[in-house]
This record gives sequence, structure tokens and C-alpha cells, in this order.
Amino acid sequence: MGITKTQIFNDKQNQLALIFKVLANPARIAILQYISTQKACICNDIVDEIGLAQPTISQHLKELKSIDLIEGEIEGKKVCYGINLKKWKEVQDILNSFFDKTKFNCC
Amino acid sequence: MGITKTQIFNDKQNQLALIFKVLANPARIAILQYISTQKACICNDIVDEIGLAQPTISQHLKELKSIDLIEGEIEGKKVCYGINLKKWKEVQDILNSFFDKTKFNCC
DNA sequence: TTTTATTATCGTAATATTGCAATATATAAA
DNA sequence: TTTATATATTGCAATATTACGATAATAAAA
Repeated sequence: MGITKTQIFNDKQNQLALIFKVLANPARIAILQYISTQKACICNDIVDEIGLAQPTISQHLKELKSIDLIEGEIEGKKVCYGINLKKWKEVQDILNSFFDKTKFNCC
Repeated sequence: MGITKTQIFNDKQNQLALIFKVLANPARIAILQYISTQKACICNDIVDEIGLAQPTISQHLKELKSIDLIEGEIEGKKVCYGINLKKWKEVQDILNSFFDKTKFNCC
């Protein structure tokens, strides 16, 4: 019925799937890569850089923010986005744990 | 317009997004975890184990196979699924490379 | 206060995904 | 050959995602 049956899976499985889902879009990958190259603030050079409309970028930023992969700091009329390194590493650890555990049990 | 603009991104970005997309579903996570616990063959105990209809499981297996994360070996009327360990490690490396590179450049 | 610039939100169209019933296919068993 | 079992495919309904134009909200500048 078009809706994922999250009820029948455990929290870790749903959390993992959610992380993967947020990353499952090339625009969001590109945004993360671009943000990470900026020494200081970037604000919406992202729009120029990526080549998608401003509302589209804004929505992607919102999704990345939803799991705290990035943070936005308001500076006047601009917003300074940056990778949330703490969460970034945390997510990397969660994914590695999944990959390691799964391959460990493997036939 | 509901369609991801893959043309404006590079191959690596699209490849990464595709990997994440295949993993972005709790049923597929659960299937991978379950398959990895089986010493030998499992066939469609998966259906009983996961709690989704047989066609649904079959479709998820197809998507996992589409990027070679799992392999299916036909044994009589059953099919024996297993993690493709080579590809599994390859994917883990690709993801770690993404996480490491991105955090390396970070402000 | 008005204007300008930057970002967010709303509404909507196009497309994709999820899940399942019905059915097809394939192979083993009777 | 017929029957039973296991898996795959098809078609469809419900929902989610992607993208963008229009517009709102916010804050600096004039």
C-alpha cells in the first residue's frame, strides 16, 4: 500500500533505514560534499553550485537537518550551514557497526 | 517534478545515492540481517521471518540483488540467498570513503 | 519606512516506492 | 502426467519523494 510497515521492524532497523533514506539522493550527497569544502560560511552559494532551484535546496537542507547531519547558524539575512561533525561520526559508526555485524554472522 | 535530476550530478554521487537508496528500507535491512545469520541456505523462511507477503519479499530481494549485495543460488525448487561478501566490503569501503573525505574537508 | 536580499514554506504536478492479490513459472514429488 | 511447493512477475492502489513557482518571513540597507 505504498507505506513502509515500520511497526513490524525494530527501532534500530528503522533508524538505519531512515539514515540511509536521508542520504539516498545525489543532491543531498552533493550538498554535503560542497558544504564540507567551505572553510567558513556558505549560505546559498549552494543554490548556484548545485543547479537546483532555491526551494528545492532549502527542502534538501531541511531533510539533512532533520537527522542533525548539518547545522544552520543564522548570520544576518544569511544562514551558515556546516557539517555536524559529532553526528557525522556517530552516523558513520552506526553504519559501520551494521556492516561489520552483518558480515560477521554471514555464512 | 518528482524525478531526481541525475544528469546534473557526477557518477560517484549518483552511485552513492543509489547504494543508500537500496539500503533505505527497514525490510531490506531486516532481510540482510536475517540472511547473514543463516549458516547455509535460507530460501523463503524470509517470508515467515519478516512478516511481509511473499511477492513483497521477492521484490526486495530483487533490489538487493540489483547492486549485487546478495546472491541467489537455485537449489531445486528453493533458492539459497546469501550476502555477497566481496561486494559487501566494497560498499562499506565506498561509504567510509565518502564519510572520511567529507569530514576531512570540513570547516 | 520602504526596498532589497536571503531563506523558508505552501501548494501542486510528475514520478517513484511500498505492498499485495492474482497469476505465472519452475521444479520436485506422487 | 498430475499435484504440490517455492519463487518470480504483473498489475494496481496507497503513499512518498522530487522539484519548482508563488509567496511568506526575516533582516539588513537605503
